Amino acid sequence: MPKVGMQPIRRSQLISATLEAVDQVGMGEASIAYIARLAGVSNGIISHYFRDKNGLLEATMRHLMQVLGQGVRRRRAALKDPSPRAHLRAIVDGNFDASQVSGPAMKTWLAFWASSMHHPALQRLQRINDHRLYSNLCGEFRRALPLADARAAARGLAALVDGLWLRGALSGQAFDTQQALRIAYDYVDLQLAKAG
Amino acid sequence: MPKVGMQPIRRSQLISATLEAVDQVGMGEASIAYIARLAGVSNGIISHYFRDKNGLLEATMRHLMQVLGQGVRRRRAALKDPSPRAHLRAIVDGNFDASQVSGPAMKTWLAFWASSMHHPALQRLQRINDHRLYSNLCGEFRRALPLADARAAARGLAALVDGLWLRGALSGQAFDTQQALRIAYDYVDLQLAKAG
Amino acid sequence: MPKVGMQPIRRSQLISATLEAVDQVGMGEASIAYIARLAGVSNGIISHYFRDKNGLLEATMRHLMQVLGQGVRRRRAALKDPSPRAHLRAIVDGNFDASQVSGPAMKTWLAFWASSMHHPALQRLQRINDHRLYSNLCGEFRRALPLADARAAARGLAALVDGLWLRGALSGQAFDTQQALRIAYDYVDLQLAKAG
Amino acid sequence: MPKVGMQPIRRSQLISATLEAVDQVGMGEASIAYIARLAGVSNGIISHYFRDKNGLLEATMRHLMQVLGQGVRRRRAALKDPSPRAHLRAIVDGNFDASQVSGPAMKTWLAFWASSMHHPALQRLQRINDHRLYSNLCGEFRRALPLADARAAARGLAALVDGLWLRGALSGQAFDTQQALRIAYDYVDLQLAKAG
DNA sequence: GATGAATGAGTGTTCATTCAT
DNA sequence: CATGAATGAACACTCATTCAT
Repeated sequence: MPKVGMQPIRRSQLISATLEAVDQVGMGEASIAYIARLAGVSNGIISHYFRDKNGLLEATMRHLMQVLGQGVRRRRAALKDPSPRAHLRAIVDGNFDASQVSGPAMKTWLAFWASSMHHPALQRLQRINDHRLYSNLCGEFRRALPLADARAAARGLAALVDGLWLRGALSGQAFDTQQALRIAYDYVDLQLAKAG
Repeated sequence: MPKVGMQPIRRSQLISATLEAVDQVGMGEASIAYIARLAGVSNGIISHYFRDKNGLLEATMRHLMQVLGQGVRRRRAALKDPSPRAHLRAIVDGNFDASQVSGPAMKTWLAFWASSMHHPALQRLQRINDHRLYSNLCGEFRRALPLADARAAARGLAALVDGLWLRGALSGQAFDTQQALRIAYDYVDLQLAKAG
Repeated sequence: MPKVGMQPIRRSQLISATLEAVDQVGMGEASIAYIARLAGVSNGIISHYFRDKNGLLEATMRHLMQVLGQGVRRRRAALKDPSPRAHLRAIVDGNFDASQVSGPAMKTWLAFWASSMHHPALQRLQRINDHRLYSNLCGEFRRALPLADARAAARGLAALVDGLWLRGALSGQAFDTQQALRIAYDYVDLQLAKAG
Repeated sequence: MPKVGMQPIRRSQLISATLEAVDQVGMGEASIAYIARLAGVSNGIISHYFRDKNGLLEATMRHLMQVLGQGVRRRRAALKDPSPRAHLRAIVDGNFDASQVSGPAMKTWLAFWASSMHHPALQRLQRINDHRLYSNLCGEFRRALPLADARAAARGLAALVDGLWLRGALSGQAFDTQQALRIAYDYVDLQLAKAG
């Protein structure tokens, strides 16, 4: 049943199917046929909307990044306390948002990271994402610490967040958000304590 | 010309070729034909030594884990200072050993992690590895801290080490080992300082 | 915005795009999408005007034949010298008209010839064309030679013209019209000389 | 039933199947699956022996050229009369050999010619072939005529031979070899008569 | 009159695996 | 021990065609 103006609908429909597919069988086995079947459309439609499979994967990764970015921004905008500590906690919170620590999200991010090692287009996206976390953190630490300390703290906290996330993803158990937050908040406080 | 005792030689030859292949083209494109060509042997021989492709991948991951484990053990055995701090630093050092932060090693680990989400055999290996790092760290922190603190510190340090490693791997630049060590040592000291 | 009387315009627009497409990428790769893009119209419109792809190809071949036929007729009508020799030269000239020895024309004719071996509709057209050249030549030779000689001369000259054209097309260089004309004119004179 | 040393057997088997397929359905429809089915082998084997479809087509065209070249050489070697006229007739004969004027051969040559317009590898082969006919003819004409005349005669005869062959191929009827030979021999004699 | 969304069969190609030699 | 011939399913992608709008 062809219609006009289907583009945004189909695109998000296919991106959702891609996330689902990567969650279910992994990126290597998430074939176009599999994704199309999940989306309930024909194989050919994917080329119609995303040129080729890489186009679809790229769009999917971009979508994940947007969701993450929005989660962080929303939390920071809602802050009443403008202190660096509050902002840093909000950034950390955003990275451990329920949307990011679900099984599917973790599997998909991990798959994209591995893929990005050999796909320049994904690599570019992934570095933008990495850099965004670092510079967000660095900006806040800078308000409390000298530049060198701020940079080291930002690098450390970014690594800690990613590492907690990664180990959670690989653990095979439900992500223990409270535990992760406690460890990350502790790091924030230890670093900020260097200020005075 | 059949020879006797070829098994260990062939096996390590094929594991090396697998690492090389994953480094060059990624796990998705590292076909048996590609690996066999790198190793200079015929396609068929892989089933002979490793049942099938998964067998080869599993053996390769096991090999990586052994190298990592040996690096850590060697460093700890060579310590003159038996303090928890020295041991923790040795463990950290082992994880940032040159063999672990090279391009090929990082690409391969990352690929295995992503794969492990959908391959139980790899997942089992990977969890053993994760747990080993945590329990090594926890054992040392325990000598200086109460149990709860030791556990949190071990979880944090394990995550920090993995996170530093991960962000280094994804950065696309040569791994800055000095920087990573500085951040991790700092974390060790901050945690041990809680001992009073 | 629908218009009336678009049919002839659209048809010739699509035929031109087909010639261009066959010239650029060959008949095998000249997909409907490619042709439609060249013509600046939607895919679907082709079925509207030409039933299907074969209909478009057939119409395109018919168009080429018309151009060729007109070129020959025009030259013969313009003759002041009504001799067989003059007419034969005019027919030859028409077959080496600039419109026929251009890269696109040669590629397209060749493609149609090859296709005609397996498409009855094209085959029919192509035989009409072949026969027209032969009977034009035969009619003129007949004015100077006995029937058997006229037929042989017409067959020879038709073959020579097609052969010169074919070898020119395949040579990969610009068509050397002067050389082709010299060789064909020479054949005309050698045959007419048999008249005594 | 895998065997060793199958390469030459399989290669010629697949080339034969390709000729048969092009004859039956044309080059455009001669898919790998179709060819493989004709040969009674699996699809995959074609990549095994010819890298890809183009490799198979190229090998097939090379085969056709070899058969043609051998036919001509054989006839010339068997000549008792060493005159240019005899050699020229032998070359002509070779080009109208039964192997060249059969339906399959004509369809295949025509398909290759059309394809060569857009496939450099085939184009190269085709030009070698064209040039070989011309230079064979030119070499013989040169023994009886001044250079300029010899060149023109060779160009004319090559075109005439190709043209007779082409029109025969497109006629849809069995090739009339006697008629073609008569016309070509006539041309040979008319050109040689210019010698004085 | 014209669009472009949608299909589904078909393409060339790759691949892990098997097995006779 | 080791080869490489062979398979057949799976892959991403293309395409002519249909049809609601």
